[in-house]
Amino acid sequence: MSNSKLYKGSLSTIILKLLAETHKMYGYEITQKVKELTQGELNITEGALYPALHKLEADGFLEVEMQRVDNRLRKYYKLTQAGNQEKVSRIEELERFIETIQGIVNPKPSLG
Amino acid sequence: MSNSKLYKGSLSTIILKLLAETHKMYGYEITQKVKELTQGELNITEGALYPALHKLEADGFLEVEMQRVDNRLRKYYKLTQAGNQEKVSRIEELERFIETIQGIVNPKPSLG
DNA sequence: TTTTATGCATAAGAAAATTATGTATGTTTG
DNA sequence: CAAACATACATAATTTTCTTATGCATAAAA
Repeated sequence: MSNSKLYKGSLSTIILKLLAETHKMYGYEITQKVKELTQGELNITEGALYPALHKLEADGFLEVEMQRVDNRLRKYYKLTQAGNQEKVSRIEELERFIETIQGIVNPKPSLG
Repeated sequence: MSNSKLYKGSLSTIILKLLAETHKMYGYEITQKVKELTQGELNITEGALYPALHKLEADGFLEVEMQRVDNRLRKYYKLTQAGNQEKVSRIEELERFIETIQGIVNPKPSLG
């Protein structure tokens, strides 16, 4: 990734989310999409991306379809049914995390 | 910590933030404060907390003051001037991270 | 008297990145 | 035309940052 250490742990959630929207993506496409969505803030490195994809596949959350385009090989990934479930709970977890963090960084003053 | 892997990287930012508010805290107090602020969502483990405090101190962001209370030793930490600067930039980074993540999870549809 | 709470600390191991490297094809640019 | 850059995959070594386990010590509660 880039910049900060904060991204640790959120990569596979991001992958699941993107695949839920776009149905079918290949690795390189994911890196470009993330770069675009974050205006260059988040750059997924290959060393992070590919192992993450392989793990999600091994866990049964993604399935693969090879395709040759312009004499270049692409590995398209899409969500399995289990992957879609996982996406839901990961997104919930991520949103709960953000609320939790904001409860620390931006605490509501108690009424007492 | 607890639950998710998402907390990775945010611990020292949390420590700096709490010390900026409370001026002076000891380790155990920090764990309790975080538990309270997050309604039990985030439980900092000692194995994460103490090394993090030591690193912040080694980096010159915290200074220590020992105190014996009820025959128990406490190590009070407070921000140095550098620590206060660091806190500002870490909080900014954390908020930028949250915005970035939300740009992925909750993308604004393009006008095109 | 055993457990729980307070209070510190460190070592072993796991998880998830970064950095570096490798392979291969295609396009752009000097 | 050669070098650099982009596309597309992959893995190994290393680093960072946790969790889990353990250790020491005092005090209160069960």
